[in-house]
Amino acid sequence: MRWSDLEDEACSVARTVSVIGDRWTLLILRDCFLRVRRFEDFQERLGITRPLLASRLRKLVKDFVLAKVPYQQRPLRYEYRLTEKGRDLYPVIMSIVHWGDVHMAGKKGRPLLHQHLVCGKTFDPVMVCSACGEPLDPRQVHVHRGPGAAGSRNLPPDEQRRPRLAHQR
Amino acid sequence: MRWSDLEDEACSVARTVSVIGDRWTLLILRDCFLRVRRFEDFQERLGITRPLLASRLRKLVKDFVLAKVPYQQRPLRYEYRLTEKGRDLYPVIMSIVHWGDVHMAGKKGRPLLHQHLVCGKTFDPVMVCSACGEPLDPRQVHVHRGPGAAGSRNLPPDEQRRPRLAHQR
DNA sequence: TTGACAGGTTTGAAAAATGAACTGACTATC
DNA sequence: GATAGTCAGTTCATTTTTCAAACCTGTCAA
Repeated sequence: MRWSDLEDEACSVARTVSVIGDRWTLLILRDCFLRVRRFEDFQERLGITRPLLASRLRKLVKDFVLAKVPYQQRPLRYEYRLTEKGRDLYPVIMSIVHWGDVHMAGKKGRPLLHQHLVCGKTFDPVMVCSACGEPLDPRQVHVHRGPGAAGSRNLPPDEQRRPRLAHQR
Repeated sequence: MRWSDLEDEACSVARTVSVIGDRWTLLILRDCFLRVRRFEDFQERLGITRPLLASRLRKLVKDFVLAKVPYQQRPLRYEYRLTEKGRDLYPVIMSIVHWGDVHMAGKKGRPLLHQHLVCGKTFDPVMVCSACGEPLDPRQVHVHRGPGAAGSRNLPPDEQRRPRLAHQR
């Protein structure tokens, strides 16, 4: 399977991964949420090579995650800003940051702290159920096929179980 | 910058991306949360090449995201199970799934539906503030340097602003 | 007119992914 | 007891990506 084929998969992870499933893209998006907007700034902060940065930004613009908007004329210069679609990636980035804070932080602790301007406190992001508000545990979630399910390839295996290890019976 | 250098960066996104920032790894993890555990099943469901699957599983085991446990003797066979560290990636996967559901779903709607066994309802994942419980908006969050911050490279740019476009003054 | 700045593109070498076939330990069936 | 099948990988040659350094373009300031 080629990467570009992922867009056509009947799986939301595959389709999302076709947009952001790339190490540099995730780092670029992190910087976008830190209000970095210009080519040179991304390049210097990330240490990414210029051709790769150009290609990643081009793809993010094509996918409407970033918008390329002029910030001056003469010489015409552009900056890259998150669209609403791009801003909706905030939970993805925040959950990645949080996992890194918990499991990958060095001895000195986490590199950045987040302050919620609504309540004023330093916080961690928590993922909850939209229906009851309780934090989510993967063992308390069942998955069913939705209207967009195509074939059986991406269903959970207990809905398409074929006999396994028949010789063990 | 090499990918392996990312682990040493003073940025939680970079450190996390060094573990999961790969298209196949994210798809493997999606399947792990759907209770897929065996080499052949991953290979068939994902269409990943076998050498790549082997290398990704090896890395996830090395990073303690998955554990390789025997499920039978004679012939000795192993399966891959999420560790607690791996299960903590649930918000990452769920936020990716949700973004795909909202922004990348086809005309027929989302491929999978999630049911919360605690409340019984079909739900979406929502990311909230651990302090006040309100949903997070990136514009309502300020970032400060934490104890693990090293140098200024990964700080938000407003804390290290240098003069820009001096000739425009 | 010389140099600097912002935002890229070009080019050749190095690294990674792909696809197909193969290995090895074991079992089940003819 | 020969043959086929299962599962979890590895090997190897080919194609694709990525990397690093240098180069290009338009504009401005000294």
